Amino acid sequence: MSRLSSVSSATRTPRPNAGTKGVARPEREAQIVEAGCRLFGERGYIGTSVADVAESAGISKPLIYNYFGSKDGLHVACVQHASGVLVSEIERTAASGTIGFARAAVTLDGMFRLLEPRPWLWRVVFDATAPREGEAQAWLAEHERRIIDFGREGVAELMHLSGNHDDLDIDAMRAAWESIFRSLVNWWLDHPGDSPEEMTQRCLRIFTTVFGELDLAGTALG
Amino acid sequence: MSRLSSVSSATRTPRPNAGTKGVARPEREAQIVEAGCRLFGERGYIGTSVADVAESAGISKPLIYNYFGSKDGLHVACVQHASGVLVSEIERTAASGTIGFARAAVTLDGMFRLLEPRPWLWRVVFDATAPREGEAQAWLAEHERRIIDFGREGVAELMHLSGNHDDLDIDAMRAAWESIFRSLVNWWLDHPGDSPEEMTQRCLRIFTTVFGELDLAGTALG
DNA sequence: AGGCTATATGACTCTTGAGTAAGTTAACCC
DNA sequence: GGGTTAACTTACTCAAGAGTCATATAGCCT
Repeated sequence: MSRLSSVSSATRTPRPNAGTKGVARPEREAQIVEAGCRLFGERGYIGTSVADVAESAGISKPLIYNYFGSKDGLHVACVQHASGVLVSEIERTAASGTIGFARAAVTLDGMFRLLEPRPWLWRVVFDATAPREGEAQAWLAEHERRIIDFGREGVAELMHLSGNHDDLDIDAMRAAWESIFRSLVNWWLDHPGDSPEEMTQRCLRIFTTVFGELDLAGTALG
Repeated sequence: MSRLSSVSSATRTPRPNAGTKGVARPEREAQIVEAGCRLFGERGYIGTSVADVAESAGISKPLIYNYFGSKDGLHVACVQHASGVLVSEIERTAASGTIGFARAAVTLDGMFRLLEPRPWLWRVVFDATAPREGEAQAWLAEHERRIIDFGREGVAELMHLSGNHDDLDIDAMRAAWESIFRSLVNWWLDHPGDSPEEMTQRCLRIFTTVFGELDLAGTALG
C-alpha cells in the first residue's frame, strides 16, 4: 500500500516549511519580540493580531503560542522589553545629579535620543488600547510604578523647594508632569521634522517662556 | 387549519415584546444616546458592544440599527452629544474675559462642575480606544479641532505675553497644555474625594507653586 | 371592525481573530 | 542509518460581536 495514496483514514499533510531552520529558541523569541514591539507600538494592542506578528517575524502562529502561551504572554514580553529600555534610560538620567527643571530637560533630551532609531517603543508602553484589566497586566503596573516613582521624586523635589508639602498636591502635579512628558514626546513623534537636539531646544524655549530663565548648570544642554 | 399549529413552512414566532411602547423615535434616540454615552465613556468604544447598549437602554439591538445604522453611527451620535456639552462649557468660559493662568483656572473650574454629575462624558470624547481611522471619525476630528483651537488661543496669548512667537513652539505647548488639562481632570475623576471646589483650589495651589503668585482679578475663584 | 404605519424584536448569518490538535521535518548523536 | 528531540507547520475549532431578515404588535384613523 503506497504511503502517498493510503486508503486508510490517516491522511498525510505535507509541510514543506516545517522543521528547524537552525534558529534556537532564545534567538527566535527575540526576533518575535522585536516584530511584536514594532506592530504593537505602531498599531496598538487591539489593532495587532497574533497572525500579523507571526507573518512579520517570518514564522507561523503556533510557534508564538509555543513560546509565549497567549497573545497576552507575547504582549507582556514586548512590554517588558520596551519598558526595560525606557526605564533604564530614565534611571540613567535620574542619576545624573541634576534637579528641578534641569532634571526635566535632561530626561526629555535622553528620551528623544533614545527613541530616534525606534520611536515605536514608546507606544508599546503607553498603549491606550492595551487591556487595563487582565492579570497579565499586573506586572505592567509594577514596572509603570517604577516610572511613576521617578516622576514623583522629581516633582516632590521641585515642590518642596517652593514650600508645598501636600502629598495630594504632589501626586496631582506628578500626574500633570507625566502627561506633559508624554505629550511632548508624542508631539515630537508626530512631527518628524525635528531632530532630537532641535526638540530638546524647543522644550527649553517653552520652559523658559513659561517659567522664566532656567538654571542649566551641570548639564550638557543649552 | 389552525394558525398556531400550521403545517405549512411559514412558522410563526411569537414576539411578546414587539410593538410600540408609546415612545416616539426622537425620545427613544435620546435614551439610547444617553445609555451609549455612559457605556462608551466607562468602558471605551472597544469594550462596548451594541448589544450592551441595547440592554442598558432597555430595547433590542435591531432598533439601534434602525435608528443609527451602525455601531459607528451610534458612536458618532454619542460623541456629538458629549462634545457638544463640553465645547459649550469651554466656549462659555472662554468668553469670560479672563486671560493667561486665570483663564486656565476658570476653564478647569467650569469643567469640574460640569462633569461632577456625569463624569463619563469626558471619556466619551477623549476615548483612547475609539477608531482613529474610519471616515465616520472625520467628523469627530472637526469637533476636536474646535476644542484644540480654544487651547491654542489661550496658549498663544500666554506665550505672546512672554515674547515667544514661534508657531511650532506654540503648537507643542498647546499639546502640553491640553494634556495637563486632561491629566488634572483624569486625576480628579480617579480621586473622588475632592469636590469640584476643592479640586479647583488644589489646581490653584499647584499653579502657584510652579509659577509663583497668580493674578485672579475678575474671577470668582481664590 | 379592518387596514395602515411606526415601533419593535427573535433568530438568524458572517467575519474576525484567539487558541489548539495533530502532526512533519531537520539536525544531531551514536 | 535509526532513534530522539527541538523547531516548526497545516488545518482546524470555537466564541464574540457586527450586522440583517422577516415578521409581530400596538395605536390610530376611518
